[in-house]
Order: sequence, then C-alpha cells, then structure tokens
Amino acid sequence: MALEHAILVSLLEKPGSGYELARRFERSIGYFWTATHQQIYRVLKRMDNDGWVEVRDIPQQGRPDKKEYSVADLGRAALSSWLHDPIEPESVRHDLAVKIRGAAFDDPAALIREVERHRQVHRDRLAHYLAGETRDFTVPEASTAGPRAPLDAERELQHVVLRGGIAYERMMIDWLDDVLATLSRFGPGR
Amino acid sequence: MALEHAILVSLLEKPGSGYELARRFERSIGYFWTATHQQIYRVLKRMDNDGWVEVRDIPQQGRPDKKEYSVADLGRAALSSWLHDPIEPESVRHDLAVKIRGAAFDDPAALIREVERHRQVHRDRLAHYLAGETRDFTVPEASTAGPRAPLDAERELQHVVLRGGIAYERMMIDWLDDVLATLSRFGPGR
DNA sequence: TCCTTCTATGCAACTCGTTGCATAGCAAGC
DNA sequence: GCTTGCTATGCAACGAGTTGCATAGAAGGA
Repeated sequence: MALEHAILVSLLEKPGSGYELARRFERSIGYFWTATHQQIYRVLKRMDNDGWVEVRDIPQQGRPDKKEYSVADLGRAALSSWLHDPIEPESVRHDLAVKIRGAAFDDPAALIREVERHRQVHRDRLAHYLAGETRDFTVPEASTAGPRAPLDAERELQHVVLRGGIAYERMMIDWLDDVLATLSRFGPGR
Repeated sequence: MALEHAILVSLLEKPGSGYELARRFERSIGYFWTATHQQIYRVLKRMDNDGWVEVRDIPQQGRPDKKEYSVADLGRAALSSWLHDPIEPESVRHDLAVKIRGAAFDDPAALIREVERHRQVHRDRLAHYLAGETRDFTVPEASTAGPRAPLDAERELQHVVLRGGIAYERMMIDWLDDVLATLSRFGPGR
C-alpha cells in the first residue's frame, strides 16, 4: 500500500496533475514503482477526501481542465509516519525465472530468443539511466581540498536511488548472459 | 498470472500437496515467486477443475488426509504454451526506494536503521543461497579433458536461477552500503 | 480527409493477493 | 497440565491492481 506514499513523494518533489503523475510513473518514479493512470486517479481522489492533498483547478484552452495536486499538511504527516514504520523487504516476482526452470520440461533452446529480448530491454534501460545520470548528476570538477558544497538531500537521494537502478540493470544483463550461455548448452527438442 | 505456471513447474520437479507447495514457495521457488497457502489452494482447485493437475488422496495416520497433486497432460500443454508466449519484463516495486527519496522531506538519518535491517536480510538470504549452492550444485573435480558428463537440464537451469538470486543479493548489499554512506552525510532533523 | 496520437479525466467489471479466522489431531517443551 | 508449533485444508471479506471502455478537443501526418 505504498502507492499513496510514492505519490506524496512525487508531489513533494513537484506538484502536478494526475496525468502528469502518470507520466512520471512511466519515467523516473516508474523505475522502482509502477502505476497506471487508473490507480493514480482513484488514489488521488481518496487522498483528497482524506485531506492529504490539495487541489487547484487550472482552466486550459482547448483541453480539459487540469487539476493540480499538492501535498497538504496531513499528507506530509502521513508520509513522515510511514517513513518511520518498518517495512518488509519486498517479495520478488520474476516470471522469467519461472520460465527458465520450466524450460527443463520443454525446449530450453526455445527460450533463447525471449531471454535475448529481455536482455535488450535491460540494456536500453541501463543506457537510459546512464544518460539521465550524466544529464542530472554530473558535478563540475570538485576543488582539491576546501569545504564541500552544501549538500542537497533531495538531489543526493534521487541520485543514490538512480545508482540502484543502474546497479540492478547491470546485474540483470550479466545474469542474462549467464542464462544464455547455459541455455545454449542444450540442443533443441527434448 | 504466472502462479499457475510456477505451480506447474514445481509439481513437474516433484509432485506434492498444497501444503508442501506452500513450503516450497517459502524456500526455493519463493526466491523468485511468492505465494501464500491461500492462493495456492485456490489456484490448485481451479487447475484441478481445468484438468491441468491430477489429485490422489493419501490417507495419513493422525493427520488430515493429504491430496497429492501431479501435472496432467493438459497442464503440461498449458505450461508449454505459456513458455512460448513472450512476457513483459517485470515491473519493479521497491518500497525502500520510495522511502529513500521520501526521506529528503523528513529526516534522512532516521532511515539508517531501516536500511541496515534490510541489508541484514539480504546478507542472510545470500548466505542461505550460497549454502544451498554448495549443498546442491558442487560438482566433483572435473576431469582434465575427456567428454563432459551428460547435462541434466533441470539441475543446470535450477542452478542458473540460483546464481541469479545470488547476484541479486550481492548487488542489493552493495547498493545498500552506498545508500548508508549517502544517508550518513546528512545530519538528524531538517 | 481521415487516422492516429496527445492531453486530461473517469466509470465499471474483473482478477489477483492479503488477512483473519476456523478446524483438528499430534508432538514437544515448560 | 498448558501452551506453542506443526501438518493439512479451507471460507469469507477486503484491498490492490488490471483491462476495457468512454469523453473530447487539438495537433500532425498520410
């Protein structure tokens, strides 16, 4: 039940409409939390009822009005409370791993295409993350000694999460290489 | 909707009762697919209705009867068909990443305990996987040249999935170290 | 001109997954 | 003797997430 909290974080970083949130969930936030516009609209409505967010109607020309949401005090409190609650380490769900073990009872070689496709997706994601890192987090040459520049928590924490995404994609690409090498040792048919 | 398929794979590897499946989902299968006994019983019943599995009642002394499930031809066909369908690379859900980005609006240092706890969980899992690998996949010294031993697809594929789990845990531990180093650069309070 | 895509929001129906509870006998430890 | 935990299955209710559909005007390409 962390969708509310993911929305709160995103709105604290920058207020926006449900539609805009949905697009963010396809990009930066979506790297570690996915949500469709349906869920977002539904949850936003509930959050509004609960007083977690404030809405401002923004009329637009030629398009439907936009509702810009921002975080209210109650929402901030709810986020803070959630941050202090322990959470369980997330449970994993890897369809591909099920398929790989299942391939033993079918045709292992037939999975090669599929695994290659997944590897390409992870390569693309990695390239995308690395481009984002260069764009947003490249700092000018640090002075040799001297005091550090004041730390911007928001930026630093976004960066460390992005580094997590990068590490994950690199790990996946390496593992999928391993999987491909393993699959290729079995001939077609069973 | 891959729970059916995960169950099929598990039953092909070894027939068993719903209860036994639930325990396997806490162990080896659960490393990449979680399920509670509720889901398993419900899905097993549906799979039985659809003719994917066969049930054999095994009376026991002093305990409730056990229903041992095994995969029927229809189930095997369903698995094979699923294996040949492409799947989307799985969408991620990392509560912890949401928390880390959210910490910028609260107290970053307060997250340190939580992150350390998660790191410990991942260390434990890693140790567990490594022990399992030594136990199940240590091969006797390979002969210098000569022909390879016949390859056992089931075993090899189980092993490569386990190696994926190991790589994942190592990556997480390293990343959480990075997160801790980042969090520690911010003082308490905001 | 028509078709598609984008912005922007939303309902309804459905499936999937979680939580709490219930039964029931046996074994082990305090 | 009592509590806890294990085997073994299951119902009921709820909450989370997905899919299909609908509206509606603007912009851009075939």
